[in-house]
Amino acid sequence: MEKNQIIENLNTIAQLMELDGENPFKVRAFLNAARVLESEARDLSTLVKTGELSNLQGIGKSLTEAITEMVQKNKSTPLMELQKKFPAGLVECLKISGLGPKKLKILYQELGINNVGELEYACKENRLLGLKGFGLKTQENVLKGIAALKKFQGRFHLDMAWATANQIVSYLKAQHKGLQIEVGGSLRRWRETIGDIDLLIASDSSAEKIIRTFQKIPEREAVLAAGPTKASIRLQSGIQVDLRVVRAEEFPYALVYFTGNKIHNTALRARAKDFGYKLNEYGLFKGTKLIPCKTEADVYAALELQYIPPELREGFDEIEIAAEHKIPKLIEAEDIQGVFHVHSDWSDGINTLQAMQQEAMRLGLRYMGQSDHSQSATYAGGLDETRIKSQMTEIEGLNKKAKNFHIFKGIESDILADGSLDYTPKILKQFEFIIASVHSRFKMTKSQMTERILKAIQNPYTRILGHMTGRLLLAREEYEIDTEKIIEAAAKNRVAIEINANPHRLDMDWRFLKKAKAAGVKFFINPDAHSTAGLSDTWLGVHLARKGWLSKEDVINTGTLAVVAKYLSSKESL
DNA sequence: GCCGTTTTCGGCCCGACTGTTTTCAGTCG
Repeated sequence: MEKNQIIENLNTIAQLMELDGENPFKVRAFLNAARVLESEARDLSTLVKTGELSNLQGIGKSLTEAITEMVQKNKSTPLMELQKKFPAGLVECLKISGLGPKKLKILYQELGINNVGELEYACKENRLLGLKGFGLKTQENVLKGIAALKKFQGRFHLDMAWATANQIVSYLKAQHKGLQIEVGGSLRRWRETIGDIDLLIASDSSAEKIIRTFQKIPEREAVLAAGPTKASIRLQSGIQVDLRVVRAEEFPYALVYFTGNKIHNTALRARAKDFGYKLNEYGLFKGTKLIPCKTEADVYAALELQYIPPELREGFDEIEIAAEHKIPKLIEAEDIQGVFHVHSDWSDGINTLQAMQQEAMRLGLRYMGQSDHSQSATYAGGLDETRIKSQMTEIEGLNKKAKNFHIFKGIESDILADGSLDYTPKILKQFEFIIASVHSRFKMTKSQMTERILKAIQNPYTRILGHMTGRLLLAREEYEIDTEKIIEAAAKNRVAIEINANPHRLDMDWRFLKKAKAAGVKFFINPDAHSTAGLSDTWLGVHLARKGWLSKEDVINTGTLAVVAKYLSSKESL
């Protein structure tokens, strides 16, 4: 069984256990194990064989057994046992907002509800009303939840979520002068997709007023909840926005509380407890005495921790490393000096080369690596030999005219099914850099796809591996690859790995960056721009790089023009 | 189910809001 399937099974087991009324801590153990596997780059079957699986934090005897069975026997006894107890469609019902395992179990047992469709029908027949703990409101909310589930798959791209959040922040600030407001949650952690937007506001006296304003935002579709300090709305776009108001002195603690993921926060509270403190959104307390903190950094410092940037608060090992004060200085937006992976109207971009150049200069960049599609990408207007020559001539002309800006001549070459690049060596040689990417034949087996990419990495002309997993967020699954082998090969062959900053890709996955860095891999943060506007996606990529613990030194396009030129030419002699 | 310098049992984070309740359970974050 492949890793993705195993992770999915662990999550399903956890959900079914909840329905079954299992010990919540046992449920958490399964969810935690799924998360651990998600961020483990090493090959699972190897981990099973060597017995290293049980060394992973959070994976003990039972989970080792369960995972081993899935790896070796391609089945899961605990999952099958649970599936006997509940119909398959019931798990889907747990996605309905406002409906949890307890209520759902009652619906299953009392009304024989098997799936979302039957539940919707039962609501419309008013059959929920007679049940203990259910009333008219609950029934209406379930119906609304079903409608929302159908309409919106419930996740949103990072760029859209930030644009929406900024819009709401501006609106609230316009209505309430001098408002202290911050975005929290997964958005502040720059997760690649977002479920909802969390906003945190400091106010000592106008909480209710602010919440009233919030409920009246023009884009709202529905007010889901509203109390004196907390409210939720859903916008017409389908995205949910949660607002929380705290007193000014509580703000730093609340910001910590509403930024870290569950695991990070749990660990932080546990650490507070070790120090004899209690930590919640209102403060850090010793008994009833507040430990005064003005900033988030003060809160971490009070727990003898180095400040942990929001991007890192995912509940991996950041707290242990912060305790040793060994969190590196992360890359920042202004470190970027130029961008690679840029398309123009020579292939499937919408703007001219010159327009792309002008926009890059306007953004304060010093260089740009032009890489239109290669000839196999006929759907994208890939370049044949003649057009390559013409484009190079145009680039040389632009370079002559522009002061302090340089365009590198490159190509995004398709990695063909057999792993070869898309041109003869004679042509490949003419480029200053080559990004090798997979754009077709996604459904190969894991070993075939891995071999294909390994061969491309070993090609002496490849300098950058483009969008490594091929995923399109919320649209297309990644293809199966052996991440560890590819990382090793990239390090060995001095091929940089791209952090594709296009909000639909954000690929390679940030979870593996730290591992790749440790293996000696270097990176490019590339916009994969198909328009002048797309160039600005680069800065999304910077946050993803930060999530992967990368520093300026790890990213090639933080270097000066001279440094990058040298980097690109240094492999020519191979 | 996991974990352990309070170690093999007994913890495992904590509070707001809703809707159903007559004092609280369920859900969510």
